[in-house]
Amino acid sequence: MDTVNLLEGLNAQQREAVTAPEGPVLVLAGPGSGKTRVLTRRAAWMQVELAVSPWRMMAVTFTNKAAREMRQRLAAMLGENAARAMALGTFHALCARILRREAEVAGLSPDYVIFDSDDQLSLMKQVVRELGLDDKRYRPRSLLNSVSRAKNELIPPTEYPTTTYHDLVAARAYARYQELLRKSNGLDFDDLLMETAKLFQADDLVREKYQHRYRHILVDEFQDTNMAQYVILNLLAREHHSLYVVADEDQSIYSWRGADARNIRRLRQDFPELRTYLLEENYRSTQVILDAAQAVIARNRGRTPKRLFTRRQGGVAIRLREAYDEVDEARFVAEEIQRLLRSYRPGDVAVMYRTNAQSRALEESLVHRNIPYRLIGATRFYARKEIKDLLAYLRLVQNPDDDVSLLRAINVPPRGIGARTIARVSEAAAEQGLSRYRAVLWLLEQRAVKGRTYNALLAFVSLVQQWLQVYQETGLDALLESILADTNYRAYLRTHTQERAPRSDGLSAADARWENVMALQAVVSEAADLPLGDFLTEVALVADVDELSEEQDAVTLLTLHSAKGLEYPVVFITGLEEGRLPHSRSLDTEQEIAEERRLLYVGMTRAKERLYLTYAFRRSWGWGGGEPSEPSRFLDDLPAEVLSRPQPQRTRATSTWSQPAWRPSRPQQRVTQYHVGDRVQHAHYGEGTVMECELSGHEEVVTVLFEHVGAKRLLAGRAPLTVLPKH
DNA sequence: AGATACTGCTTTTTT
DNA sequence: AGCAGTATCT
Repeated sequence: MDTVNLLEGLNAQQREAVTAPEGPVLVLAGPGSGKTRVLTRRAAWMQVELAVSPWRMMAVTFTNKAAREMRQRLAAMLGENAARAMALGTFHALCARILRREAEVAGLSPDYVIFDSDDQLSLMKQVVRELGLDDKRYRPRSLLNSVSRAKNELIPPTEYPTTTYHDLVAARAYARYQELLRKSNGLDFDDLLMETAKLFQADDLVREKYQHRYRHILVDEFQDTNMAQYVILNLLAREHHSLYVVADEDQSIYSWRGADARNIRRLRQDFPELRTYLLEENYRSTQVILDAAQAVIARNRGRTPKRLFTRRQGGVAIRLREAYDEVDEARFVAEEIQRLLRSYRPGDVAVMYRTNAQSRALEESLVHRNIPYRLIGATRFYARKEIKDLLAYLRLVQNPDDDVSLLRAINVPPRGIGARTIARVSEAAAEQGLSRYRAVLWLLEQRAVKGRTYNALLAFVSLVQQWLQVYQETGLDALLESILADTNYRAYLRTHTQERAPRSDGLSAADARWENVMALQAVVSEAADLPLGDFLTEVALVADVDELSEEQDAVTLLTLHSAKGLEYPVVFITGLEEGRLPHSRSLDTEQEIAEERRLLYVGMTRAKERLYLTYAFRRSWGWGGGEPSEPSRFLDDLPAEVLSRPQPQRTRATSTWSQPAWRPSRPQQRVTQYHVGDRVQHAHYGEGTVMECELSGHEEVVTVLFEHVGAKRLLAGRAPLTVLPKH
């Protein structure tokens, strides 16, 4: 393998970036500019040209999928061995490995288990109960958010800023949460980063060891690193300054997870000799798509404008489509896909949305037309109840001190250990300072429980001990089989799964769950030679079985967040409504709205050839029925030229760029049931006054100012409204 | 004491 | 749609 090959097919900017002199390097790149490709080539180039040993390199990717792809490319260029020798993976995976190896120095047990977000939530609920907090005022979820933010900033409970009473409570919850987590011998996702950062900060020897081991570091999607990750990078790279980082500020969409685009500035400060390279040529999208995306992102303030360009002049105009509701929207998408399938493969098409809940209508519509699809994320495989149940057993075998898993597994399937008994176990655990599993053993030894309860607890404990033996003697594969057999899990699924509406695939809900179990078993047999701990770590960090199943030729449904780093010839972005995108939870600050805008930008720039944008006039929000919605403000920024929607004749003189390309559909005047000024009574909102009536399609929309809840837009035909007589 | 049936409440995004 | 809390059944 020689240099010519490594630089083959790269443009001048890319070549320059790949062949940058050793030292700190920042590559600022636009979407579709081949930044991951540059990163991969750089790794190869360093090995070939600078004679860097692959053992001395670490490459951090944003997803497992990206890591897998990078490894494949490296294997093709340098051979299997070199590709395998490099440390390559997500931050979390790399940190998990380091912590397992350095557990003792880090003050952890090497048997630790990783707590996923479900486990975190159970634990925090426990904390809220224990501290006697009102779970309405102190929502476990929002407490977890605070904890996560603190951990990402490397702030321990004792240093948690307590300016308000609420913060004080959060600090106490954080402290207790952390205490319980460590007692369970668990680490949550944020701990993986925090503990690694702390380890490198505290222990010079370990830090030097890894500085030497990972002498050259490469990082993809650097704009989405958080403080903890930055500290880790900084500590590792500060000795040799061989840090190669690829970023695009405009694609920073994870600030809610602690990601801080200011890390780019920090990098400049901490490594003054940093060299910066730009990648401005877009190889992915047509001019039309790029123009539209640029118009949307240009509205964000304080960004460094980029000069992105593409040689793919022109292109198919973007379709903007208003649908009546989400069902109509899904129908449009499916019908359009059906038409496109004459010239595209199903795998060429992706449908994106802001929230996972939006996938349902789309799925139904695709199933109805027999269009194959695969769903990314949504109900994550490892988050399904049946899978979590079984993983809880596995985790208990690995680490009996895992209280969350114990609470989950102890009475599933029901084996006569009810709330009362569990309360006694918890009590004993607290009194004796034991984990719950050990408290059960203690209760049994002391004969503190009798009769049926004693037998039930004894039976449970013997099961776990038996399984431990099975695992030690025969391994992972047999362990899962024993668990399934001994718990009679299939029978449990049959009796405890309630059938809902008939499914399109004809399976009963119980059968579908059993299929998931079989899928888990397949995963286990593939990993049968892994130690249980490694298997559980992998499972916790991979998180989606779709990642494991091989790519099939199917339409992809995914959130805008998970679309990052991907590309498709045809992209649909659905649900472009106020409250959806931008999401109603992200309307408070300009920064939040800016991030929502970047999210749309990321979605749009995934498209190579065709882009569809859709919004619904009305969308049901969970189960609350349909409420009218307004088209997203971001649509206002689309220049008329890029849209295919029939436009009113424009005169040459008017600048179409600054004008909204599109106007909300104004209903023509017809008869309305309600009138401005009417006093009305609503079943839930109480009394109010009608402020506005409009007809749209066949529906009448009234805006009512309610005395207690403020203004609401309602569908007159569906809302429980009555007109009150005028006084 | 445990299991089950019913009712009301809440949903962003992910390693 | 799923979960916690409550009421009722075994």
